[in-house]
Amino acid sequence: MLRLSKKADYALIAMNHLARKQGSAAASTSARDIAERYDIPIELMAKVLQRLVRTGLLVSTQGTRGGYMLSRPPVSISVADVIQAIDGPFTVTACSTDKHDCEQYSKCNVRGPLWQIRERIVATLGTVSIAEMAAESDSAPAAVELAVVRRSGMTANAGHGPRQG
Amino acid sequence: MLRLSKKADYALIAMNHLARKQGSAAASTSARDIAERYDIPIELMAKVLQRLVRTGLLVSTQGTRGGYMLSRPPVSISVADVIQAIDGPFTVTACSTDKHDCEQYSKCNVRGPLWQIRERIVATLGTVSIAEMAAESDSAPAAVELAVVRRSGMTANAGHGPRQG
DNA sequence: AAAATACCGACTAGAGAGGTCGGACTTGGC
DNA sequence: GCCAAGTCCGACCTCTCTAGTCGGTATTTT
Repeated sequence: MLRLSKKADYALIAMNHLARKQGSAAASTSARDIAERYDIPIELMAKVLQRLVRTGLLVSTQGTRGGYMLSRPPVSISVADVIQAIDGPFTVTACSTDKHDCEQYSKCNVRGPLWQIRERIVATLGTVSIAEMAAESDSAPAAVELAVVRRSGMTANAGHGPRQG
Repeated sequence: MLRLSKKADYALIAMNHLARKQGSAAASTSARDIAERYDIPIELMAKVLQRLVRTGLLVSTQGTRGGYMLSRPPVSISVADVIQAIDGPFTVTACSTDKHDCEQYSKCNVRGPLWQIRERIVATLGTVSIAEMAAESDSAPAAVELAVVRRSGMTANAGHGPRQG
């Protein structure tokens, strides 16, 4: 269903939060602060933040009054960066990452087209920066939903609920 | 990791296969034929095809020498149609489908922006038809991969392997 | 030294995906 | 009319992966 993991969600929330704090006096925020503000388990939030440090998106300060802050200006960090830091590289199909992950490699007839689609999705996520996210969520949090709902028409009748899961 | 399920993969493979058969003398193909050609478990392939029938993308003929064929011309069936028929509606985040799936609904600061991203992805998948897929996979199966590999650079250094899983 | 924080790995529970089985219904041939 | 082949359908099992937890260590401030 093309869903991203909850850890990636948390990562985006944290990055968004830190992006807004950026530039203020106390730019460094502790894992506990963020976790409590958004009702996220502290340990899990910490784990996510640590991974973001390891991938270079955040820098951390240890010890009392330590915390996390962005390593780069938010305009230079894309949504794709954050998601891939947590969930690993995008793999639309099983054979997206490596060459021979699936048995059907030689017989598969959709590999090429799906690669193109994957690239378009990556490009989409790559063009949205954390700064844009922070700005959008700050200014117009509710208007966005209403704007996109009326675009949800599909080509065929797949919209009334395949009823699975 | 934003991956689509294997059933959706199989569905695309089958649709692609049927799209090429379209117009030939024996347009109807049995589940076993497709399954054996692509090394997919027969029962699973049948299950996927049946679901495609239920959602109206395929029509089936019962009995001996029965099988499946497209219900519409392949140009009018999008990749999004096929995926949603199998995996249900796209849900980039937990709160993509309904309003209050997640606890953090009121506090979430990334909901609006993620909705926009979701819509872009859906639009991307909606613009690619099965006919295009069939044409691409037929003409240039290998050239596509090489073209996209050199675009895989990230903004930060997240490319050397977050090493998770 | 004590408190607060980041850091790290291992572990568990639950959900969901992938895959399998058995049976009912339909069609074609004898 | 009967049997074989094939589709159709729902229930079931199994295994992976995700979300979340726990314990311990290192580092800095007070």
